[in-house]
Amino acid sequence: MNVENAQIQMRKGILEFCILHIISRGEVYASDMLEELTSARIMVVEGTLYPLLTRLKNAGLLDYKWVESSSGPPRKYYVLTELGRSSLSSLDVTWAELSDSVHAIVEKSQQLTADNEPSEVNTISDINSSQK
Amino acid sequence: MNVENAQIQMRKGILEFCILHIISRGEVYASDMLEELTSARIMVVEGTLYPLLTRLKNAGLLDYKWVESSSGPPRKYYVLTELGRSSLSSLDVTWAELSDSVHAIVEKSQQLTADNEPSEVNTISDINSSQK
DNA sequence: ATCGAGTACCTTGTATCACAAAGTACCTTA
DNA sequence: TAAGGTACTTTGTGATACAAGGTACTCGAT
Repeated sequence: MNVENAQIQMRKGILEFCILHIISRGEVYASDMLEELTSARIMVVEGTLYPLLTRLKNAGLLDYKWVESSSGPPRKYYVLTELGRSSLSSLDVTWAELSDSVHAIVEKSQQLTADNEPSEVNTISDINSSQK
Repeated sequence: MNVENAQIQMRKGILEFCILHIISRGEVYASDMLEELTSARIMVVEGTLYPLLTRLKNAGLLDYKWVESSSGPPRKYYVLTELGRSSLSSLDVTWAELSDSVHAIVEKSQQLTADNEPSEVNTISDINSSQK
């Protein structure tokens, strides 16, 4: 496991939230979402997005309609269902809480490393300390 | 896929980041981490934490030593390696960027729903609109 | 008309991972 | 020495991100 892998992991699960938000603004199709997510540096590829949209559709959070394009094959334009809107509201709360929690954990670490020498912080009480 | 499932997904990948931060503050063992994460409302269970610690150890980000406990079996106290510290620094940046990106997406949606009637936002240009 | 390029959506196979549940092992107390 | 608590481990399952390849539609050039 390297840093890159961890970065990929970190993005997981937030994708769904972001996609719901983008769709909440109005009808969009997959390439619109890819463009917005990419420009927001939240990378996602076709092989991830399409199955995710299908899952959200099957879960009743999304609906779509086919729209003929003037330059290419027809597109699936997605919209949120009522269930999708209420789910997104819940996820807004979840994201706010999660973001706060992580922020608190990061802050706490940075305070400690700024205030103290490692020797004090790293002390543990019961050292009978048998090396592995 | 329900909201609860999505909330679980959202936490994934951030766990590793939080665990590295907690360990960065000094030597801790698994129960310490469980307690801190739980009190920060970032739920995680043994079956998730222990394999994750093993993965991070195998990746060279962590090291541990056995410490005898005065009341129970010995404990594995973890510390970050140098590689772990530099990885955590990278992840700090990743988290800051990701957090900002998501914030921007959420903000944009909230501005739109506050400023406009849905009719304007939801308009699409090329409607030959054949229903699915 | 046919070919190539561009666009859009879909599918398959692989590797990873969170989790539940059950297991192992150590220590203390009665 | 049995029971209960603590700590770490393992196994099996289901979900999922992704790479890679595939299908199908349109338009413009030859």
